Amino acid sequence: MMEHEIFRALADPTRRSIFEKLAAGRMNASALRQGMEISQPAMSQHLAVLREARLVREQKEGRFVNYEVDPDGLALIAQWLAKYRAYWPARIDALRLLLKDMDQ
Amino acid sequence: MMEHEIFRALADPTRRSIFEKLAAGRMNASALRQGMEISQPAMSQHLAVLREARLVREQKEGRFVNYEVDPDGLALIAQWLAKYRAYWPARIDALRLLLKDMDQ
DNA sequence: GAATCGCATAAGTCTGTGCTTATGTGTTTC
DNA sequence: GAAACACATAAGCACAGACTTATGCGATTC
Repeated sequence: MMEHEIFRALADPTRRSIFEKLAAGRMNASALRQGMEISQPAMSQHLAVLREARLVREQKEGRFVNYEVDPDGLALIAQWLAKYRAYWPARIDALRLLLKDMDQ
Repeated sequence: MMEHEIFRALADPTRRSIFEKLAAGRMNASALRQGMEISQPAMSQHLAVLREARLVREQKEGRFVNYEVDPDGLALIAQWLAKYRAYWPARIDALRLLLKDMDQ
């Protein structure tokens, strides 16, 4: 189940930080490490987990590997969340406004 | 961070199953165990984790404890997801339709 | 073509966590 | 009020996973 890799990937705070950093723009693994006190292998392993969860994707450029957010993973979370629409609170208005935003 | 408890709670497949079951309607812990091959203490511990993540909430009734989906947890996931709206794919239409659904 | 660089992989260690059995606590039943 | 019930908590165990150091591998630099 794809669902599983996604939630498992996001369960780790370090991986959430990495994902958040990538959301600000594509970056290679070394750049991601800046100000993060994490070893190079650790970063590589975290990126592998995020990649397998389809939360990020890679683009090889020479000896660099640029990573960026993969919309597929986010879409799968949205799908999962949608299953429980019956329980969404009224103040889901934020999400509603958000989608209106995308229309413009 | 609330975010952490939520993703950690959902990282476990058994807990996701429990949550899914509760989404079908409120139920006490014993009813939840039906057809799940899980010990009573294990269920109790899983429910505690889900409760701390605000994904479910309890309602004590006599010697029974009924559990139900807590919209707060779902709202927090929606909020987290909303942070990455810039990366949502075009085919997020499902979500869009969903919200239209709620309007009726 | 040797050295360096960016990254991945291997192997081992240590902590977190999901399970178990055992027991405790409050509620209902008889 | 004793027994049965629904559930929580405690303690211990076994495995998953996040880290480390060491090494490998392709691309670039000189």
